[in-house]
Amino acid sequence: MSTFCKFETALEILVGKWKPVILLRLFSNGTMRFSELQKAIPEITKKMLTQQLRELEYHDIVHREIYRQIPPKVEYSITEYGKGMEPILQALNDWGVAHIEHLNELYGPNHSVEPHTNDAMDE
Amino acid sequence: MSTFCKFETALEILVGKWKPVILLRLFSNGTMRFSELQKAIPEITKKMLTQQLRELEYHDIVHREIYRQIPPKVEYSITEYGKGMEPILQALNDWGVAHIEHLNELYGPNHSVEPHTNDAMDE
DNA sequence: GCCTTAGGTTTCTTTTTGTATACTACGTTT
DNA sequence: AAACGTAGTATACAAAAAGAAACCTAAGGC
Repeated sequence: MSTFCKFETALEILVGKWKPVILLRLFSNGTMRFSELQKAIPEITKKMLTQQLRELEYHDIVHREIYRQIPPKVEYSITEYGKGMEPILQALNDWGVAHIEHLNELYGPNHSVEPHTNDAMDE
Repeated sequence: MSTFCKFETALEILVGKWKPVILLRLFSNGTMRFSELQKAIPEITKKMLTQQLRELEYHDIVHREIYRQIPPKVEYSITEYGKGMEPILQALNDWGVAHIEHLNELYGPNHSVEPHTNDAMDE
């Protein structure tokens, strides 16, 4: 009854506009401070960065190390457990790359990734 | 430069509150008509079901077969290309199941999947 | 000549997400 | 004594996604 039924749980960890790019940075850079993440992802707001990091921390994907200093210093890194996600992230990535290719074949090289919604169709 | 950078594309296809459950139904039931999907997922509205199916169709994951009858009949099924997603869906699912297990170990069996937001804390 | 059916579409409201800006704490530098 | 720097929180607001409900179509049955 419940085989093949809980990938929604997995997705919850990946969704949100920012989690993929945060994970990407942490996976490739190792340990990063809050401000380094901000610099690496300039479009993100503090609120969003904090919020997403807290969720990833709750899920034991990232570790938050606080240094009690003034000015404060907090470092984020992927946990050992979190590293176990890498293969699946890689698989998703590979599939994504291949899928863009597939969409190119279907719709030509200058398509949008999103289907058109019924607004904004040449008016 | 662009290795490990496009799993966002893959995620776009899976995200949305309903796509996982729609895909699940189609993968396990094979061909289904619109109304069968509605019955199988009673909480979904027609609008959402239509919208999500259109997006999956655009991405060549589901096929839409229209029978020109009155009353109308429309059948949905996973495309050959779409079937290529099964391993990755299975992998996500397996990870999700294991992750729930992991959360149980961390927080005990009666936790919520979501971290608490700062509202509604026992007040 | 009205009702039913299937597969939608349209319009409106609510909820969820995201953005922008300000403020805090506290030791160090100017 | 005022300004700076870090890692946030708080508040207000805008935008996007989701939901609810009504409407549409066209053929066949009553």
